[in-house]
Amino acid sequence: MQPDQTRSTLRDIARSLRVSTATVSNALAGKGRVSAGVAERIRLEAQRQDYRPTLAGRALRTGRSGVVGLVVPDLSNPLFPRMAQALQHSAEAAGLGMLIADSHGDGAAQAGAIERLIQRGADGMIVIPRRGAHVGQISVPVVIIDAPATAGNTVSADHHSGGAMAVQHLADLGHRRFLFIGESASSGVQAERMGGMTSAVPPGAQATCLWLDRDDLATVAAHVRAGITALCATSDLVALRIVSALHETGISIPQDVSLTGFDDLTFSSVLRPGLTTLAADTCQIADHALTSLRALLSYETPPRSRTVPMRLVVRDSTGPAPAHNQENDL
Amino acid sequence: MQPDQTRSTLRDIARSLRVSTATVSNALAGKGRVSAGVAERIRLEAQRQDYRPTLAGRALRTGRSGVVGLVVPDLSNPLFPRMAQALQHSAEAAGLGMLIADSHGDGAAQAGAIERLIQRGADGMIVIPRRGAHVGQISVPVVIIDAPATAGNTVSADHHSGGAMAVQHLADLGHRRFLFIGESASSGVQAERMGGMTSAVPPGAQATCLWLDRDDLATVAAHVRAGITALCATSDLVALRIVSALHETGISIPQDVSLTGFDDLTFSSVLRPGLTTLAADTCQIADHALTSLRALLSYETPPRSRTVPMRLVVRDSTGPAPAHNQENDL
DNA sequence: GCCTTATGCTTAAACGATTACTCATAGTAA
DNA sequence: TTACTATGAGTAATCGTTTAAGCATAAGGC
Repeated sequence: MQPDQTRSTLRDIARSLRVSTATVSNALAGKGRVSAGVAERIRLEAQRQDYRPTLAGRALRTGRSGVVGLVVPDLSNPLFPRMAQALQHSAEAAGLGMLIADSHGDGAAQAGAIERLIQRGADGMIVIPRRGAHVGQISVPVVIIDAPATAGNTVSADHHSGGAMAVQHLADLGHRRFLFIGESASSGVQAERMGGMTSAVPPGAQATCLWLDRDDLATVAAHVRAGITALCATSDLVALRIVSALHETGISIPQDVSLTGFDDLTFSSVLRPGLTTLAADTCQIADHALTSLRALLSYETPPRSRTVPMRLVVRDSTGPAPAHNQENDL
Repeated sequence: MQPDQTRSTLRDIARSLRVSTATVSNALAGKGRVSAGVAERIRLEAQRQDYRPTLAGRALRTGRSGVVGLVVPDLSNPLFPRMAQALQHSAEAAGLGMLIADSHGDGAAQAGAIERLIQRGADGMIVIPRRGAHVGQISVPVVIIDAPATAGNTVSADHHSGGAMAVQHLADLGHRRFLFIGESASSGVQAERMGGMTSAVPPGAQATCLWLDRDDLATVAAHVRAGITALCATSDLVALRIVSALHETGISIPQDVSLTGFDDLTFSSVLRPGLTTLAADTCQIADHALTSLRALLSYETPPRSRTVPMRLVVRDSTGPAPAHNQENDL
């Protein structure tokens, strides 16, 4: 393709066609005043030479790099990569590149990661903040993906109504005694999920909350023996721990107790019984994040903050409430 | 920090100190001939103005962006994010940024992703190739992370000896009848793992291979009933499927049968019993990948291809061979 | 026929950093 | 004293792109 080592530039095209580089630039950008004929010849020649603009030159002149930064708290958490993937896709569709950094460590690391990305020329930034870490003042447009309650949040899954959907699903199956299990209340996301669950408990039904950073996982089995028929975990990982723990007690899912998770992690469909869970529509979230960011980048009115509904994925870990408990309803 | 909106440039520093931009550039880069006194004053002024070089300008002049591209087959596969994270860390330590792209889809998508990253100015590239997809001719230095057998491979985990370690561990526990279970033989990585397992089967012991894309998962239980006491899966996800399948049959781990996985995915430690597995040292692999890439970028002699040993993580899914089978040894 | 406007293209100046040269001065050697 | 070298700067070109401004020529209005 390229007989000479160096890539073709605007000048190469201009020289071949005996026009000025300005005209070539205008023709390819569709701006300025260029006759249709010349424009067409320029496009052809550009294609023939396999011309691709040097982003550095453009960036220097325009002050925009066409690259956005993505800061994720921890790539090793199985939830974020999916988000990263969706965001990368959306960015690509918008013609933007994506520089990545993980804010491994504390809030200071997050600030450092943001700083580095800006210095590398990121035009804007997408941040999934660390638990409890604030995103400080940033000199470029920023979009935040987090729980809706977070200050500055731009888009997030509707964790609250997700929790409600889980409970509703179980209530529809006849369950009336719930146990909600979270990992840590300090996570805004988990707190919202738990709140959503609580809000959907039908009148007359009972519900208890458990946080694993305070309470013991072993008490779950005791609760089940005491009549609880529905377990809602704030994440699939927590659900998996419950599955494993219940295993040793002889309590079986979903015959004795139903279980729901959150996030639809990879293993959740592989597990037996398949885990009923709530999946975030990562594509939609990513799309909205990028739409917002692009609006900010072009000084349009920033779109309003938004929550994207979650989707209930019903598998085998939820089933009808055991008969001897259903009679409680009557 | 910045009273005026625009960031400080070499010219700003030069004007403040009444020197030329060349001197400022030289002083900050430690090149050229600048007296110690002036250099120090320049450094101070740069710090005072919070000067950070505009990468676009530098990139345009030097032809290097200081950014490397990372192409991963699928971010949603739980193994790659850890690799990506480690690579990002190593890149950062080397002062390099990381542009990411996933080659979601087929080999053509992979080529497209590489192409886009190059166009965005990546100086070099790290590629974790798709199954069976070749990395074609690339116009920038490239480092490949894959199975050692892959052409052009630069660094990889030692999948072969990892498989051998799994079998050795089980042999030490007295096991003599093995079943190796993989997902698809078309994966070079899985094939190597399986090969390593086979190579380590002790004399007099038996081993059978199973590929889930051909054989039925349900036959595993039958094998166990027929006297197999050790199961080796080529990945934790396969192992999880086995755990789930055995569950329903009443066969218990590790009392009746031992099981090993590969990759040490997040859930593997959460599972009960905790999964004995082989973990890749992602940090070491990442380090070597970046060292190689940097050598290539500076036209040094490219370091030789290398494999990094895997680490056996012993948890509860492996135990002594059941007594009634051990007597087979005698 | 003259003034105005539109069209199609060129000129040239940025953007910010790097770097090959140039050049004056001072120091040293003969 | 003369010649030569080392030192410490400055000058200016360059990377590739964009874009404001300029300048012909042609077209249209009166």
